[in-house]
Amino acid sequence: MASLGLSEEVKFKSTSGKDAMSLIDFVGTLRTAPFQEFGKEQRPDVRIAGRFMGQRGPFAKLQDSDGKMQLYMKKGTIGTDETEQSLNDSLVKLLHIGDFIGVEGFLFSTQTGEVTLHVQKLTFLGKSLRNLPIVKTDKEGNVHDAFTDPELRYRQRYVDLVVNPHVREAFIKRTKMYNSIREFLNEKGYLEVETPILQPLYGGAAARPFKTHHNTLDMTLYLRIANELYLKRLIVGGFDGVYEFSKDFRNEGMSRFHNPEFTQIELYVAYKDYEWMMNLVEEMLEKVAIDTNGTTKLQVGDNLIDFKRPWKRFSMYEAIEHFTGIDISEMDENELRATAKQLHVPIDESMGKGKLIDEIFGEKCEAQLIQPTFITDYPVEMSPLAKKHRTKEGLVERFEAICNGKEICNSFSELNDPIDQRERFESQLELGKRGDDEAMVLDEDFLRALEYGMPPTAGLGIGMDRLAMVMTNSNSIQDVLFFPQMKPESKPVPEAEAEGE
RNA sequence: GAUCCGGUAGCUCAGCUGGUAGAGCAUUUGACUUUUAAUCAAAGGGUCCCGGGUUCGAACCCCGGCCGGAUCACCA
Repeated sequence: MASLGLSEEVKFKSTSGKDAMSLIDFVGTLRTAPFQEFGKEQRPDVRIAGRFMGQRGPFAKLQDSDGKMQLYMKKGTIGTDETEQSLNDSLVKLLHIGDFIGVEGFLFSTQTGEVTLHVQKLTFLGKSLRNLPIVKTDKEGNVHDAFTDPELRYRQRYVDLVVNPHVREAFIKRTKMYNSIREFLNEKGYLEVETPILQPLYGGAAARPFKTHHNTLDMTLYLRIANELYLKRLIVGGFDGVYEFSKDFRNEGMSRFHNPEFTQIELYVAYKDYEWMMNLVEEMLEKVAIDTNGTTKLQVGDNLIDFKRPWKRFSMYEAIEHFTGIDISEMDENELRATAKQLHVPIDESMGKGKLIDEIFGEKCEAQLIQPTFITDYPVEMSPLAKKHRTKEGLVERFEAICNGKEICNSFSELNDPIDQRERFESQLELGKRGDDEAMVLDEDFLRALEYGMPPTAGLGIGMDRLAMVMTNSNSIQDVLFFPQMKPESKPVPEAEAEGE
C-alpha cells in the first residue's frame, strides 16, 4: 500500500490549479498507437492519458490501451510559469506506479531512437493505492518478475490485464473471433437472435442443469444447457437462418476444458443438410483463423494446426478402422462389447450399441486427430435430435469437427419428422427410467412446434471457448474467460464482526 | 470425487538435518536528471494459508481443514 495518503494527493491536486484541462480533453483524443511509427522530426501538441508505470531519472513510462510510451519529464520544464513548474515537479515526485495522468507536449526521438513525449502539461487523473506487480522485459525478450500465479491472475484479472500484455491480446483475439463469425453469418443474411436463458424445461443437450426459482410465478426455472430447441422453433416460425451466441450453463465437473458457464454459437439454416454445413464450417473457421491470427496456420501447444480448406473427412466407422484396424460397421452389440474389451476401452454393462461405438471412438481416435477433421455419421442412439441417415441404417446425419484432439463443433441434419422426434424422446425417457440421468426430457411444446411442420434444416453448435483456446494457443479455458469460476477467497473474520454486534 | 504438486514480503522466489525470517524487483527517504529488466545509499515491510499435535524449540515433522494447479474420473 502506498504510504502517500490519498487525502494528501487530492489536496495537492485541488491546490495546484491543475483542473484547467478538463477530463473531456482526454476522451477520444490521441492514443499512443498512432505515434509508434514516428519519424525524426518533432511533433507538437500531442496529448495522451494513461497509467504512470515508473520512472527513471527524467524518463517515465505511460501505459494506455495500446501499449507503453516513454515520457520525458524534466525538472522545471512542465508548466508555463515558475509556480506551475514547481508544483508539477512536486507532483511528479508524488506519482506512484499505477496512477492515472494526462500529459501534453511534443514528441521527439531520443538518442537511442525511442519515440518520447516531452511533457509540458501534466494533469493528475486518478490514484493507485496498491502496488501493481512490475513485470519487466529485457533486450533479449526475457521476462522478469512475471505475474504468473494462476490463482491471483484469475481472481484479480484486472491486474493480470494491466501487467500481462499477452493476456489482453488473447482476449482481443477472442473478440475478433466473435466479430469474424458475426460478419460471416450476417453477410449470408442470417439473423442474430436472443432466446431465453431461464427455461421451464432444459433441453437440446444432455447435461445436469442449474435450477432456480421464480418468486412471482412460483415456479422452478432452469438455466439453459443449450438453446437448440428455441432456435428450431424460430425456424418453424419461418426464419431461414438464425444464430445466437449463447451463454449456457451446465452443473457438472470443472477442468481445463470445462467451466460451469460457457459459450456456444448455435446456427440453424433451413433447406440445408449436414453436408452443406460442413462446407460452411470449413469456410467460416478458415476465415476466423485469418481474422484472428492473420494466417490459417496456428501454433497450438506442440502442434502446427492448419485451418486451410479442405479438411479431412472420415465417417466414424472409417476413423475407427483407420486407428484400430478393426471394421466395426457390421457388428452387433455383443461383438462391439468384445471389441471394446479387446481394445482395452473401459465400458460398463449399461452401454448400448451407440454408446459403445462412441466410447471406442473417444478412446482410440479423438486425441489423435490434430489437424481439423470432420467425423461424420454417428450412431442414432447418441443423437436424439438428428435426422436418420438417408442411406445408412442405424446412423444419423451428424458430424463433429475435431481439432487438436478435441471436439470444436457438432452439427446435424435436424430431425424434422415430428413422429420420429416423439419416438426418440420416448426412448430417451426409457433410458431415463433405466437410470441414465443424462437422458433428455420430453418437451411437448417443442413437439407441437414440429407438428406444425419444420423445413429440412441444418444445425450447428460451436464451443466458442474451445475454439478460443485453439485460436489463442491457450492451455486452459480459464485463459479465454475473463472471470473463470472460482471458489470464494477464504477471508479472515473482520475484527468488527468478531467483537459482536 | 481420486491422485500428485503447490501456498513464505505487493510480485517472483530461496530457506540445508527442526535452532534469531531471506534475496531481487516494488515501496519510502536521500542523492543522481541519466536512459531502457535491474544507478547509488539507507529504511520500512511477514497471521511463513488455517487449526491441532510432536518437541526445550516448528516455515520445516505428523494429523485435519481451506484455496489453487496438473492428471484422471465425470461431462455426448
